[in-house]
Amino acid sequence: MDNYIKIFKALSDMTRLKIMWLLINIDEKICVSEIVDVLEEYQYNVSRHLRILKDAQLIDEVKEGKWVFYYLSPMKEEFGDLIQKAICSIPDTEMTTEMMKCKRRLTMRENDIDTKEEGS
Amino acid sequence: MDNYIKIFKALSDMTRLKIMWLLINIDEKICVSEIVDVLEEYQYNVSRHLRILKDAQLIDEVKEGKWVFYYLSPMKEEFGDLIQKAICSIPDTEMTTEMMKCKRRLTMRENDIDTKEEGS
DNA sequence: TACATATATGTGATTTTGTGCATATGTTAA
DNA sequence: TTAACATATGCACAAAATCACATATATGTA
Repeated sequence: MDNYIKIFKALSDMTRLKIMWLLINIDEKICVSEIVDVLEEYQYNVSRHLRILKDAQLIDEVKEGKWVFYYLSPMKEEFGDLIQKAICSIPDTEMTTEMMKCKRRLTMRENDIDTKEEGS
Repeated sequence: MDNYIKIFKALSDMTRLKIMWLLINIDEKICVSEIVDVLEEYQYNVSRHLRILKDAQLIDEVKEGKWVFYYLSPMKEEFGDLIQKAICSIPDTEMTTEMMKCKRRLTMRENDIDTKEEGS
């Protein structure tokens, strides 16, 4: 029962739920600094929230150079699968700003040196 | 977004998750004192937990004489529906004791005067 | 009426959680 | 090596959650 509690607890915070929503909806791995930019939250807080999601086995991480990318854990049990579907059913209207920022940030990956002076 | 957070928060407590699991699995309304007996938790705590679940719109109540029965709220949105399914997918093995006690307690409803001296 | 049963709530103590700040660790580039 | 960037974490504090105790409210019954 503790595992299920841990999952619900992990999802009962705005920042963490937003991270999960993004991961589910963009279907792509994303690194800490990108989440920081999208959610406009301090880096150290994002880091901590990511750890909580990982401890609940909702996400995994992979290190690439100086970046750490986070992605959805493949769900083995039906429970996690249904929880993911539930998060996915949260309408975009709740996340328009974040989704916009996220898309813009992800396209900046390839040519991030060229567009650095673009500003906000 | 706050509603979703509220739901996850409501479910991130052992007693409350157990109450929800029971309500989903017995498919029947149940009153406070019955939950107290099944979960072996103080009445005042059960009362409070039920209020939190109700504030999250997961359950509703109906008064019948001196009893207050609680039952699953009919889910209007897909989100709530998937959350219910997720809770339903939590295996019985996590709840064997509670389920046994619950079944016994519910059969005692009809003939509860006759069997009162049966004890535990 | 008085009493027993069922449920809810105010209050204070304890625990847990989220956050800000500073700083540590690790990686890349000059 | 030094500097810059990316991420993680120790510590202190404030806010929130949980719980135990006492008590209040409401209903039914003798």
